[in-house]
Amino acid sequence: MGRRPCCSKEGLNKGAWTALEDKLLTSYIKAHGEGKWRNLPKRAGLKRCGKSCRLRWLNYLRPDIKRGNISHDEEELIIRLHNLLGNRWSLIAGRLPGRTDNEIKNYWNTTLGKRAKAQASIEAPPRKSTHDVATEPSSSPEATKAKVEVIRTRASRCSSRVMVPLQPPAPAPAPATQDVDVTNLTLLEPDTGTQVLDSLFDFEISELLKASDEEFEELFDEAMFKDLTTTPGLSDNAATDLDSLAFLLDGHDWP
DNA sequence: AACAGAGTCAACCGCAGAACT
DNA sequence: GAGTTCTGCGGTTGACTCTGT
Repeated sequence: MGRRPCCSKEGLNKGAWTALEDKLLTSYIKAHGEGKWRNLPKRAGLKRCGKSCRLRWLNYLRPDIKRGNISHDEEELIIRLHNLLGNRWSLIAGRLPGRTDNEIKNYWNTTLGKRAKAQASIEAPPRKSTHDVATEPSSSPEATKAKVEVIRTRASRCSSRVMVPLQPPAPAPAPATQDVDVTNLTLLEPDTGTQVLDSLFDFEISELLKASDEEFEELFDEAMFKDLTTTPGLSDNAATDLDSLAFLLDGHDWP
């Protein structure tokens, strides 16, 4: 079916935003609210793509944006959430008030990612966990590369739908990487997936930070359990077998 | 002072799901 | 149901700044 570009690129400004453009965008959004990004530039008198306006607003102009260095607590939380969620920056950002997904992504790529890599090269691999895949250090560079590739995801929304196995996985010696039989999956209705992941956000940041790694994972599981068991329409076994959800946190088998 | 290389981060790009017609 | 548009996502780029020589 083909796609048209989000807007005509001719005659549009690109690159860094000027103070005047910022002012125009801010005052327009204050007067008319967010949304309708496609038409916004024309109405606001901006020679910008709607997408560009949206990004500028969300990442820079929003009044609730927190400027300045990432604190130690925030850093800690980013690391932990990244361990659990992988490169799902918008979800991670959702737990850090005033921080944007772009900011967190940049911070990870420039600071934390390198640090994790450096640490991985000097440390022996820690205990195995189904949640460690994203940042698990590895002894060989090849293995490290393979792991890193695993967590790379294409841009797709994971908040609208979540796939849950109808049958619990074989109780057997569960390998860290188990194949998911696509024929054995059920789709949760929209919102359910959002609720599952967002349930973690019921906890206070301080509570999450105080927790040990194990406790943190337990809180995460608890949140998922609470959500699954209170969400109508879910099969019992999906709700009671939390291990069956582990693959959601592993880049390997993300459907 | 001048240059090179590394680091940072705002902005862009393409993709894909949701919403609309 | 099919086609189209809107919106939001993660990956990547490139301009700018910082630091070391």
